[in-house]
Amino acid sequence: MCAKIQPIMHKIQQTLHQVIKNIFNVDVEVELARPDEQFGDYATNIALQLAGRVGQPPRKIAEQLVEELQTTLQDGVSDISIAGPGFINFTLRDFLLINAAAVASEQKPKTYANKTVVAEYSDPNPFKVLHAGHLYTTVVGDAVANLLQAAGAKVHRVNFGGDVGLHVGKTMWAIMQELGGEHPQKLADIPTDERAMWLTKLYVKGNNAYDDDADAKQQIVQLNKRVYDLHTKNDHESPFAQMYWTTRQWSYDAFDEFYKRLHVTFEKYYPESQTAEIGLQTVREQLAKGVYQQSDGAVVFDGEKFGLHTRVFINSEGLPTYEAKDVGLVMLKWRDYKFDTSLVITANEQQEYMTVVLKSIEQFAPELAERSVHLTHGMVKMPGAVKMSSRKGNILRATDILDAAADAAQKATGDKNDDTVLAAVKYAFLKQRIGGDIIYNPDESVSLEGNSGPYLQYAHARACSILQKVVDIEGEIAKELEADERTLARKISEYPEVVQKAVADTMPHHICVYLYELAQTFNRFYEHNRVVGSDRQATRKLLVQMYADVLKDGLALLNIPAPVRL
RNA sequence: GCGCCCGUAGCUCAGCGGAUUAGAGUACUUGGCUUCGAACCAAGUGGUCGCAGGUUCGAAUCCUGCCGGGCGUACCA
Repeated sequence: MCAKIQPIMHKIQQTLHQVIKNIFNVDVEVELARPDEQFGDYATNIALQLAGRVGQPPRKIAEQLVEELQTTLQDGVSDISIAGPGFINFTLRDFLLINAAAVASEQKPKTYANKTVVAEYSDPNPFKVLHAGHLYTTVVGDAVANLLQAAGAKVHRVNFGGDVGLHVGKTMWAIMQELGGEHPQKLADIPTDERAMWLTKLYVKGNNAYDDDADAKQQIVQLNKRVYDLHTKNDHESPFAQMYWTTRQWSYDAFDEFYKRLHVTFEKYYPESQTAEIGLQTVREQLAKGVYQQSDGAVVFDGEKFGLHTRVFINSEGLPTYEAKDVGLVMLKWRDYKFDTSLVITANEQQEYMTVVLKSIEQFAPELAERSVHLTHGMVKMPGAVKMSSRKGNILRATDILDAAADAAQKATGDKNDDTVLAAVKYAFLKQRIGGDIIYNPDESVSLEGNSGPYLQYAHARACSILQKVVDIEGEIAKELEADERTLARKISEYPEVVQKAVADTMPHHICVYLYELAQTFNRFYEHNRVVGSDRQATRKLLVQMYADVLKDGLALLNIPAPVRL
């Protein structure tokens, strides 16, 4: 797999493999690592691994291997050394390093070649507020989708959300309270820029009423049913329907604006109202076949048989829950795309929920369950690990985060630059490994300095500025690199391996970690080495060009803009 | 109770089987712009890698048990 990425890397692996086979008659896969620069460009601990199997001290094994390797690899490798307990270190010849760096931004893993992937992420619910969690999951999902696409997949980005369900019943109840009944014409009085907030407040009101007021709860349950009925009867005319469709559209308008601001786009939006029908139908069919069971008037899947927990798919009102709608969603995705992989990205609060849903699907459509992957990330917490709650009023809205970043950028740079804001916010979320909860401090996390998105943009703009100033491109590319030049070239050449790893792990943070190190390497180079007018101008210009290409390419994977000028 | 995830410098995080000093950023102290953009660079202060066992030539990294935190655990999404 690595053959196409790094010919020299592959050659070292192949040669080692063969030599080990010849000397010790052992068939092993040789892994190469990127060691500290002081040790070389590639390293392997294969001798240590072999020690037990071969019954010889690791250093002695390493010596035998190296003796065989010297001649075979001498064209591309200038030095092979043994260090410590038996590590074998390889130092590449400079021209090879330059060649590898020159193609770094074009070498992508082919992991997903010819694969169709449906990537579902973001998943906001109409009638509810877009909060920090949505921002996080959207940014992460977008980056993961970009990674798979870079690895050759045909990626279909889709979105899913609840335009029907209890939260809608709650909101509709509160809207009717607010408007004094079914008066859709009164909605026109709500100013455009206040609509999203208006709905959010009413959702909270409805939610509280549901919990505290038994009568209200009854009414909300009935309204929930009425909303489903609107869809089955395709009612757009009744006053209630008009209120629903109008306010639903308000939410979608707010989503569109949000995504536009983030520069993310979706190919398709699956509203739950669409997946409900097929989900309901599928669950009922499988109920007859025994996959699902009747229990207390509801239809459930008995996950306990599989060491999981039991969940309700159709409630005792006969309405599909989120579970049934998710079943429907999988069916619709399959109908629409015939995917090789259906990737769903959500917060880890849905981990076990999804496991149960997929286990139930496995009972009647095993090939779909098998192709489904659920990638989860942590929750967004506020400083002090405080959990956000719309009821407690300590919610961090997605727009608040973007606005806070815009203010910070304005203060720091003196002007308003949307690219800087996007870089600050996206990078702040993407730089952490996916998995654990992340603490988001709206004031400090939108840093423009240090390990931040704007740092990368600045490092890119600086490089571009140099490239514009180099007018004389005459001169030969040096065969030997100076130490600082070599360090930069070496770092650039690592890029394909980093992308490979990020794709394999579906973890965009590997890209962030690398890009920051790369930019840091460049900034150090920049500090001590002049490009314009230098007697090594041609070589250095090439290095700066390769560096800028890789940085830009990496930022593109994260969907962070890389402007030439800031 | 059970299941999943997580405990690494004051704070926010990389590192997830290897290299005699565990890395960044931030914060704090200090030095560097008549020279390609100082959103930068350099130096210093700061850590019993939650605790205890085990596996290994070697453990922050793998296994087990505790402790602490988050999430989930039938009619929400």
